[in-house]
Amino acid sequence: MSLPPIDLAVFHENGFIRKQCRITELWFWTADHDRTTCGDTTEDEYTFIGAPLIQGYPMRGKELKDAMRETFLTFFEQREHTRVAPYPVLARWRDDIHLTIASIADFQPHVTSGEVEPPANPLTISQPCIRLTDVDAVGRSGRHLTTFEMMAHHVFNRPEDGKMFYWMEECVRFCHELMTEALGIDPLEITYVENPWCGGGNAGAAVEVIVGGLELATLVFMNLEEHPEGEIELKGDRYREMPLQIIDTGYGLERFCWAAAGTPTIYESIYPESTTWLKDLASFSTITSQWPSLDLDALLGEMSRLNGIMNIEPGVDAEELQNTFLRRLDERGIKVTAEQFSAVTEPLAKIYAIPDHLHALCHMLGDGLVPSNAKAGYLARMLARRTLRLRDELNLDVSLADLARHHIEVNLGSAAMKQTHDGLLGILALEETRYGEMLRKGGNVINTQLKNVPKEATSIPDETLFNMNDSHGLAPDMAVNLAKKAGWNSVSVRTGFAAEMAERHAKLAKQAAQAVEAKPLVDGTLTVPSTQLLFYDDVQQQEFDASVLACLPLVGEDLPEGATHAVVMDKTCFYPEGGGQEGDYGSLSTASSQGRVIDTRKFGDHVLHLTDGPFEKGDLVHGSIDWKRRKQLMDHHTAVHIVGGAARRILGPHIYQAGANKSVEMARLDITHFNRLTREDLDAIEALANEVLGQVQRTEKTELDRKDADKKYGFDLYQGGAPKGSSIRILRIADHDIQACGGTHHDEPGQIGSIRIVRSSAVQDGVERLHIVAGQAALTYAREQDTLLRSMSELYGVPNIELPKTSQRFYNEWKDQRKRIEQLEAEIVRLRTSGGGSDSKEVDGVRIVIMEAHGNLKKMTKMLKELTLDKQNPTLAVLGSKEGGGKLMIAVTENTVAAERYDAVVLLREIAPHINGGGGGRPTLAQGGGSNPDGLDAALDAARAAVGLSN
RNA sequence: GGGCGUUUAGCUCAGUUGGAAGAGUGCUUGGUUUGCAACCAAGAUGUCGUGGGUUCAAAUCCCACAACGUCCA
Repeated sequence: MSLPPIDLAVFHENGFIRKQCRITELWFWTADHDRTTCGDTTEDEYTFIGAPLIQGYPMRGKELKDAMRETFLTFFEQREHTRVAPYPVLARWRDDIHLTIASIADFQPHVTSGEVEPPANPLTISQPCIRLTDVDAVGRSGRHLTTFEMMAHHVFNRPEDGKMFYWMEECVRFCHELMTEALGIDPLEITYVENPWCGGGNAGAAVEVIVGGLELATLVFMNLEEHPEGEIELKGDRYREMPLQIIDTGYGLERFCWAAAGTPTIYESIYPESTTWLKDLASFSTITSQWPSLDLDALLGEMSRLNGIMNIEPGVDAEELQNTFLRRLDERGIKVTAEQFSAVTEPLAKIYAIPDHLHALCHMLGDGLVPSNAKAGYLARMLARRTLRLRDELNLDVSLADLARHHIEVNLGSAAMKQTHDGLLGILALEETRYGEMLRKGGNVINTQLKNVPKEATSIPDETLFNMNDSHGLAPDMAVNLAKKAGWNSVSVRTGFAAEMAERHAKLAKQAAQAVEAKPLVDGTLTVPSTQLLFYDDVQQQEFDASVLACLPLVGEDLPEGATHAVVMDKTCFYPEGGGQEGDYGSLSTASSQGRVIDTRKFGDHVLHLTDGPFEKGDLVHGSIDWKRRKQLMDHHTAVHIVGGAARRILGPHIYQAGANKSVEMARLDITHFNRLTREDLDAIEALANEVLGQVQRTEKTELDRKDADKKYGFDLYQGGAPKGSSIRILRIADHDIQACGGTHHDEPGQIGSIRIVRSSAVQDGVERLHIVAGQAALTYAREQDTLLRSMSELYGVPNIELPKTSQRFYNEWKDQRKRIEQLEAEIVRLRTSGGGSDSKEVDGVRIVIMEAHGNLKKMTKMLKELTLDKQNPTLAVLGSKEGGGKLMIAVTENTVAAERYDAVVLLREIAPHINGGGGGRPTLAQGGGSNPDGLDAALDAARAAVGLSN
């Protein structure tokens, strides 16, 4: 069974009839009875360009967006919806996506799964969203944006509980009223297209609202979930109804603005000041003034109309696309040459893309994101770099920070941001510096990579281009530009290369997507009641009595040494590993037996005590935790929170926890920051953290409903990761740090004693790892450092304070002496071989030196250099050493009679067997070694014999 | 989270099947000319990122770690 037709009274009342589109074959409702297409097809052109369909909005830009948004939200407020403030664009409450891609994303997964109540019901919202999938099309298509606001009205119905607010009929009626009454759109321009929606395991009927050829809104009625035995089939999958029935709508704010403005592209509607400013900076008027007869607005308008119906896929060949455009523009009476077309549209596309990219960038950084080369931070860097490239291609003489400053002034106004303006601009300045550095290095990269490519080549090998893009950040067209500057004058990017590269990246991504699921510790599922957690009531409790509900043999792979069984009890004060805090150790005992608890883990709602032996179901046990260990873990865990708060206060609002680990020896806290931390930074954080220890008497622990927690504290609560349940534990250390955290914490921070930040290291760009010791571990650390220093100072025989100076002196002396030794060794060789001593004989004009030396091959090399460098004195030198199993080196003076007569390699091969060895080299220099140093004399004798010398 | 790249003189970088550590620039000194400069000659500067391994022999091959960079999800 598929979905039934959507047949609503609101359609009939307004004179709409149901028809099937002759192109897409989708069913749609229209008031225009002659209409044969659904409105969103290759034949439905935009009708609003130059002829706005929404009246009464003469303003542009931010003012227009503000007015349109207000109209929408007020409309729904007046119809019993509660206005909800927008969520951040960084989806910190989710672990599956980085960015908020739709208004419904605000409520996934906790609200849409039914676990948590929505903040209001029904509600209306205008949610800033960022989608980077179409980033290539932004500016070029006339309508694509990476950042937009999705206006919405959402309803979460629960018919089984008698909570049914409204469904299709009312929803479509609201929409129709908004369109026709509030915004004055002619009903003849509206089509409602039936097009079922599915994604992420859910599905439902959906209506696309097309106005003037542009999809303005989508109304989704999400009431199905994927299930193998479901009755309803959609696009190959089976679905069944679910208890929660959600209305998910999305109205594109910017598209409404466009329909109200009727500008040639969407960008002039929403970023008019920016496009004007950038056109001016890019001297765009000097381009157009070349052809005074060219009607720019007509051209752009036609292009937009064409863009709307020509589905431009990413990676489509630019030249082919241009030809299609020219042909179709010609059909419409717009005469433009290929040269004019690209001269006008190429810079314009860049000018349009810049404010869009800046908007996304300011939103992301404003939410506290730190640019990086990984994770969400990479998205910000990518946008920053794209913007910089666009700027450079347009030859704009303006910094990225200035672009952003202008954008904030004009398009964001006084909108609240988590990051400070100075912080944001500072980060962008840093990004620009890094981009410049990358470009500067690009020149060298080109020369290295193209070493084997002839200068007259017309293309660069694919592999090289891929490599330069992936490893060095040089996009193909940048690489080609640099290559041209470096002397490869005729290279160009081959047609279709960009598409191939995208395909290749997609393939790699697919391979990487295969996630590895951890194996469970025990087989099957536990049906016994969930474990009562005593440690939340009293973190100081060390002992308890409980009864064993189950005892299972351990089967997983990642098990601690000696653990054999998992014991489940009705209650426990053992803390299971979680939130970066390691599990508790300790013991369990009954009247007759005792077992060690080697680790504690979480398994659903149960706590597994990993023991070194079995217990019987029904046993009454006495549990006792290793308190010293627990106390240390608590010291570290609470310290991590305090240090995190201190770092935020010292470094700025962008500091966010990116991960943490607390063991007995030390704790690690990963924080997001745009620079490497100096020791001064660490000292300041450490000082503040210790100050907090003294100032805050008690920590405050509360348990709040998720909905209330979000409202009260915002999303910075979820530093430790997105929580699963509806009830949230909150640890509050005065106003210093407030976080959702399930770990065990001190009631009095003072119990920690002291906190030391040992050092910082880089986890990845944009994430710094702080190594922290607290409490007893801090003392242990101090003692270890002290011991280390003492042993050093005893070794040198100087006080601690002198150590750096002394080791510097030793290092310098070592270097000096090494150099001196080399000089002396050379001197020895000179002395031994000069003046025709017994080590040196002459045979037919060639000096023959055969002697035993000392030292390794490197030292003998120096000697040989002395001996054979002088062309005036042709020499054959054979040196042998007994070091390391015996070494032999032979050299002859190059380009002399000696080299003609003797081959070092041949001679070496002849004599090397005496020391059981081998070797090789060049005819003028050979070296080898063996394993029989005692044969050295025999080897040297053999050499003498070979050249005709004998004793 | 995954992939890739880089690390050699103060700086920018070469370094071929493993076999004598290099260039350009900068630095020092001398010469020529002296308005900066330019030119000529000589010279100094190296833990070849760190730690292991293979080998007679490692900047070079293998492994681990670190730092830096980059692409993608």
